[in-house]
Amino acid sequence: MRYTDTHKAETRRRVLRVAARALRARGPDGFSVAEIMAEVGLTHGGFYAHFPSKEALIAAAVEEAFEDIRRRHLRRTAGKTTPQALAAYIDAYLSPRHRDGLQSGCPIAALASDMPRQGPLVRTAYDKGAAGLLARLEHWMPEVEPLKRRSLAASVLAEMVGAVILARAIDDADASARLLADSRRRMRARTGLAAAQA
Amino acid sequence: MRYTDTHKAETRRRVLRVAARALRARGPDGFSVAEIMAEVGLTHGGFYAHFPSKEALIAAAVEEAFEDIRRRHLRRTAGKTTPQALAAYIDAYLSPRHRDGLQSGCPIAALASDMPRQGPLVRTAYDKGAAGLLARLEHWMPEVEPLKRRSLAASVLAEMVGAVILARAIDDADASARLLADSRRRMRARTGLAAAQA
DNA sequence: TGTACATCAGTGAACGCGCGTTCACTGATGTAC
DNA sequence: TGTACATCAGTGAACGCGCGTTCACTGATGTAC
Repeated sequence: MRYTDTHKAETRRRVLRVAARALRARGPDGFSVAEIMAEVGLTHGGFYAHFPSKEALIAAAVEEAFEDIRRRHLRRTAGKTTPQALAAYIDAYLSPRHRDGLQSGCPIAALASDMPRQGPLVRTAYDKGAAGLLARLEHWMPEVEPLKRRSLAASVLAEMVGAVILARAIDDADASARLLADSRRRMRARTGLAAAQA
Repeated sequence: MRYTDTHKAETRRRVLRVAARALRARGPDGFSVAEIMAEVGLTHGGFYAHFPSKEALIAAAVEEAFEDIRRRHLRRTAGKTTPQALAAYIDAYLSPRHRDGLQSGCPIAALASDMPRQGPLVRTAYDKGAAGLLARLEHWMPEVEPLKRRSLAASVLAEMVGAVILARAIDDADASARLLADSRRRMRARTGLAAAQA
């Protein structure tokens, strides 16, 4: 073979990474197969050696996006205690940086209103990713009673997702920043953390 | 003229109403001009006598959707007190009916993650609608201090939007129902209302 | 009162474009003998 | 050691389709004279 053993798998990964960013930034209908391949440095014809369809790419890109933010969070919280990790998560989630960085942000917030319009392949991937994220969040909650723990985690996620989505959707910069700051304060309080610094 | 004086304006309204439903149900890229016109009972060629472009239709349909839910809420709460109206709003927003009825539901929740991808025309319409809704919500809040009042209203909206969007996005029916019920209870508590019945 | 003309919402064919997908081909390298 | 063949990631032209948009036309009715 004129390529390394791992060459094809590496190409697939590069396609996936580019797609996971485009998907979050522009939505499922906002990018074309040809665009993704061009950004990877290939021509569109080669795409079907890696994925059976655009829908399959989207589903895989959803998984990749969830993996991406999981890695990102792990890197940011290595060696920290549970409350510290939770605080870091909340602060990062409700930061202007996250609001403005759609392409590398949480896929739940980026794709939420696209989901009712997607096929089963994509929905399943999203569901799995969301369930995983929720399970992690649950582990960080101060509640001890399991049912309440789960409910608190779901509620915290709902409010953070809503705040980021609204902050992204509205044009008024002041209102957007206030929404995030208020939400950050409230989330810290509800999860038993000290008030946010700054 | 072979048509009534108001005929053209009426046709425009019918197009708008159909579009406002399709937009919420399937998103800006999820419907075509021809589909809308066919549903109204006309051919696609006539569309441009009413709107200069599909984008203009989308922007107008966003306005129409906000008007739609405002009328709906007014109808539901005629003659009620402020706390009763607020309770009705919260209960309706976080109901399975609203979760499942995208096409006639709140455009904020239906279109939130589409907004970062839209042009200025559509974004402006969304912004205006959201600001109006927020102002109404603010009036119903128990807080007296204006700044806190505004912040509470924004936070309540964020959490409700997040809860509905998540409830729509996930496939697990139990988790979805629980999310809505928990959220309803919390929203009532945060806005100084008695616990929800049932 | 009757005839010619103007009006205008709506029709339907056509255009150009972008997109997802297919497919015959390329060309570099490994393998068989 | 050299030659013929197999492999396979990637190329690029082509196809079919749906969509937004344009435009010459229709046909019913009102208006001018």
